Amino acid sequence: MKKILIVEDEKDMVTGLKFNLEARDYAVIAAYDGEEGYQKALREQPDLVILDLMLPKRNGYEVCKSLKQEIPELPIIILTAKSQEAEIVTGLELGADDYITKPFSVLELLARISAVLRRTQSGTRVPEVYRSGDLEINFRKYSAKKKDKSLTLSPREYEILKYFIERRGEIVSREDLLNQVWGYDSFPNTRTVDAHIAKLRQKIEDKPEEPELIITIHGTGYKFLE
Amino acid sequence: MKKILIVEDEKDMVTGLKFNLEARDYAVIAAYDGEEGYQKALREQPDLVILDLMLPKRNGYEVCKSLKQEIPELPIIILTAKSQEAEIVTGLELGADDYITKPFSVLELLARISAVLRRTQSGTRVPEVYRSGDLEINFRKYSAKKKDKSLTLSPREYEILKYFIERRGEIVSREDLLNQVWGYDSFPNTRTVDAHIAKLRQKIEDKPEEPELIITIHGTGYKFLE
DNA sequence: CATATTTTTACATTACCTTAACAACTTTTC
DNA sequence: GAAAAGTTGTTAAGGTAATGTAAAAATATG
Repeated sequence: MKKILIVEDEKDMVTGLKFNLEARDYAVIAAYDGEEGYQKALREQPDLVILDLMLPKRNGYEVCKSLKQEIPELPIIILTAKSQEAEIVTGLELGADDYITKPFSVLELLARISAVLRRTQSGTRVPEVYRSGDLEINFRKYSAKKKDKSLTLSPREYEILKYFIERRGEIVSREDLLNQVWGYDSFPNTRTVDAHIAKLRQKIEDKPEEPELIITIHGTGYKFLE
Repeated sequence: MKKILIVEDEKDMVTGLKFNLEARDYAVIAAYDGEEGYQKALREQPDLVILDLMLPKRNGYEVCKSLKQEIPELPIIILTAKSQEAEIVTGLELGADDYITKPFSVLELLARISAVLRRTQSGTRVPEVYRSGDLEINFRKYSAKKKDKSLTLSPREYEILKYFIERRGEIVSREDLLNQVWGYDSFPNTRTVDAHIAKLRQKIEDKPEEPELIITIHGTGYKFLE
């Protein structure tokens, strides 16, 4: 589970964000001024920091700059009021990964968070062309081959595969897939995932009835091997 | 490793961009006014230039124009303040490959950079005469043949084909086509593209109803094969 | 003004996604 | 170990959005 640190002095904002993020299965910790934020980022090792620019004690710029010096790979999303847009540039100059202006939609923030996490986290970036055994998938050209025969995959199938390959070897729940591939704003039921997995298996497995690439973890989800 | 030249007079901005780009494994050099930028672009042979429009000594337009004359294939991304959006068109007319308005997210800029680099790197030049199977297109004489029978293509059809052939094997979205073939300053709707594709297919495909040259990628765009 | 070309529109068609239904399989319970 | 409960595999049907297509409207060309 990913840990997110919110550095923000408006308590209501923290409460709201915390509620939403925890609902999406993030572990959330908060700090209410710049100094506390800086300390907590170092001590608690969050996976991502959401940082307001206007803060007591040490302002957001300073915190951002210091943090990037201490932990360059720690992703930071800057939160700022609309009127301060000019200041964003400065924030980005200091090494922030993305920004979002208040008022913002929770969905948008969630999208940015997962985009930033995907980029920076899981070291296994998906290569442009993924090859394994007799399977070859080109995510840029949207083309795929199995034993030199070309496959026709739908956009969603490419996205599912991409997500699996990002997390190869790890267990991926149906909810993960729905959230990350489908997005937080659409709510199909989890059986939809199964239906897609079935189709995918028929396309990429040697024997779909005994899958070797997409393995079922009963009661939990799926796992992509290789 | 790709070399990027930043031409920008705000030192903080340069520092921030440099920090972020170097973190992503680009080699970064900087110039702080138009004249210096122009000189460095010629001397240092970067793979891409990020160019602010507001510059001392020589403004961005001038630099862009001159550079495109000297090194037409050098990709340029224009950086501009939001209020100057009208000026973007001018920039694009002068040969810039893309633009981004301040304030921007680093992720967005990175995405543009790699998109532009990919476009220009893989720049498989379009030959004067393109032949494939029983299709032959002469882009200089504006003539075309299919199985030795001559075809009548309209100017726009030639341009679309040229663009497809430049990017054969790659996915081309309707927006790409509108931007690159029609230009950034005209705004027909995306269905116009479909209409042209339909006509093209009827002219160049053996069986227009089962196209083998211009393939549809559902939800994404088209792909030209061979 | 006549013609060719481009764009839009409207309707037909297709691909894809989702769901539902039932079969097969796992795990739990007794 | 058998039955029950829960999960997953699988397929087909229906809905929806994207695309194909032809013809009309608009625009450009000479």
